Amino acid sequence: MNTKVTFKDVARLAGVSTQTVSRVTNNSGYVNEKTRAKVQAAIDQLGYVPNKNAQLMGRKKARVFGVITLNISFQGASRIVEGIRNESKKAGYAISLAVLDDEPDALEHAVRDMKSQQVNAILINAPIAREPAEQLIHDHAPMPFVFIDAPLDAQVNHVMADHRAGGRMAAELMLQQGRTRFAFLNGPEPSTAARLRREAWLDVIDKAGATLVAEETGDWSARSGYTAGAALFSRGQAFDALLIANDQMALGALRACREHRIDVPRQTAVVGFDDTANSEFFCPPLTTVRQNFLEIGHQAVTEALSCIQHPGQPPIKTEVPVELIERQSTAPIESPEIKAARLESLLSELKQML
Amino acid sequence: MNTKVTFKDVARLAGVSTQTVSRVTNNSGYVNEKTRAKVQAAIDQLGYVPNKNAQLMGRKKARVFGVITLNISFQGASRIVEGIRNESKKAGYAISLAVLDDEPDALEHAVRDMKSQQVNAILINAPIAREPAEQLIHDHAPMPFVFIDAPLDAQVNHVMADHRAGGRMAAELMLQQGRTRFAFLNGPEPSTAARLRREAWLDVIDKAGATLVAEETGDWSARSGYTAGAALFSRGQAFDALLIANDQMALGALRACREHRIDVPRQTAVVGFDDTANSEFFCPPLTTVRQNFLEIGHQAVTEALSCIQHPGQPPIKTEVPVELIERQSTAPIESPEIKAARLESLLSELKQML
DNA sequence: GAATTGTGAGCGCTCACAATT
DNA sequence: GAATTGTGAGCGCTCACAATT
Repeated sequence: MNTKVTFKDVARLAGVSTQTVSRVTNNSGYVNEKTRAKVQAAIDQLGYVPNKNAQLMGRKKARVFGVITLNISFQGASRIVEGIRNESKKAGYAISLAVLDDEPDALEHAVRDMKSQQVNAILINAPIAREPAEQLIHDHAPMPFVFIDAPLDAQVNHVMADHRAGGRMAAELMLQQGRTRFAFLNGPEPSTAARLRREAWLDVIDKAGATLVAEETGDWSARSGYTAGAALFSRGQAFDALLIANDQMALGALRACREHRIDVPRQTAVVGFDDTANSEFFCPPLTTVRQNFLEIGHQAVTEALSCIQHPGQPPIKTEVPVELIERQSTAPIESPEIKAARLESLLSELKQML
Repeated sequence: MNTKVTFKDVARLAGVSTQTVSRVTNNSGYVNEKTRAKVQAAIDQLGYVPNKNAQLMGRKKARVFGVITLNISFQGASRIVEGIRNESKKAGYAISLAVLDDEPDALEHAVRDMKSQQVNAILINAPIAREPAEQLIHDHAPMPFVFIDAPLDAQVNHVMADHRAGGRMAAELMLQQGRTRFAFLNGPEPSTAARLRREAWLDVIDKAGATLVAEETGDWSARSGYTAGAALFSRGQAFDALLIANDQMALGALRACREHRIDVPRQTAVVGFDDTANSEFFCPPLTTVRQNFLEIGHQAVTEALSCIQHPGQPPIKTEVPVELIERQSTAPIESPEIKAARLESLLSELKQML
């Protein structure tokens, strides 16, 4: 109830030593049931809450993970954090969250901040190149690091969705459905995930002898997808398959399709990546590659725990499987059924109007 | 570079007292330039980072705000946190973030956790009823609390968007455009924001003598908007205006419109609430009421600071203005121009197919 | 010896103050 | 007296250990 209640106040009121209070709040050691009740009553009466800073100082091991993430308003990021949170909790670890802003050295600042909180490991969900990632673990050794969007060849602990398999699935579906002329809408340069997806797309269509007609790059946002989509169409080079590096950009691109009177999937089929909670409500509902974000967070924690238990072990690399989710933004090219259905639909709309 | 470097190590290496190290790391007090350089060199060489827990223990005032929020994957929530973060930083406060899960007593746990971190104030962005809110501030007095979705009549510090004005704007736009038969898609019960929006809608259409044909309730998600939208249409009672409590549910409802062959805005106009980054890419682009989430976070911090400076002051209530954003999901009813444009569009599509 | 409780030191800092140039 | 540096106590806990029943 009052300001600044410490365990001394509780001990005094309960008539015991401070150590006994500590034993009660931590549920540890032998405490007589009567003593426990007395202490608990004092705690309740005073509204005592242990000072976590003091606890962490006194204790040997802190049991906190530092989580550094880019903008949590991107859908996947917050789910990954959720996965990390759940799994950390099970292992008895708390998490401390830092969100990167746009300032230079934001990552370095965040890492130092985490160290200052005496975290046991640092999990980073933000794009990073090989050299900075390796530099980071060198500079801050023996702090364990786990990365979620780092290059495959970096000598660091790493967990990510199987972007290559996902990219392949997307491109292969298009080929199976008779598409031959492709356009790409890529994710931003620094992201390894974006690069791997593009490489997989390219690999599949190259082997099949299909054509890459044009490509653009966005920043993951719907707006950038809209702009990039519009740019693709205004070149006037026809394509019948549009592969997009995430669903949010796909949302923007679908609007661009509408405005350019491109029928999806009849003229151009569209596949995204992620499967956000909203993707099945797009217009049309989006075919996409589902990432298991919770599982990615889960695996990141598993790697961190392993690093703590076995210091000095070689880097761990985990790939989390992905899944192709087929919806209405893709369809076999020009099938007579589709054509008939569309005609019927248009005619019924016309009838309503006249 | 090494594990567990403390300021003693730095002091020894630099040949100064620990107090001098403290003065350097905190940029405070008089320190000779040469001494500062020597200490800084030792810090760099050892890779020293001050232990934040120890700092907070030693210091008088902690300067941390506790932020408790529901699911950050909801778009607005993460922007509010961003606003709080920015503004706290300016005032020299750090923030500690807790995300509520679905467990019972999640809020009470989170509050205790914040207290254990010795925060100076607690900001809560989660729906709460009057009694629990007042109970909270009573139980934990004199800890300052600021609420972001609490009832207007609760005697608590409070900041929120002007939901009533926003609701009115949405309904009035519909009336101006000749709509007379309304349906509502409400937000979940515990949310004061949801309730205020509905009341404002109802107030406007009642005064205008328009009809509330039907209403449904969702949980803010696109899926619930889809389900609720489908339920509204399957009743078979026609309406020409659909007011929806947030944009994400509107996304789902728009899909329901498509599947039920309801043309938006011709047959039914749709207005959402929030204006997320994605809303202008919906199909059709969504008319909505823009909340200034950053400003809400900003004001919450302002209130918290005021509480700290003037303990015991009466509750502060802040309303943040909203703005109506008109896009293509609304239009004057049945204007001849729209009809002509649509006809033309349909005919051109038909021509392409034949 | 098991159950129960208490004692003293220490965690890594900052504070107020004293001491030196 | 201003600039600069150091000293001792204290923040609120937990640890290892001792002491008691």
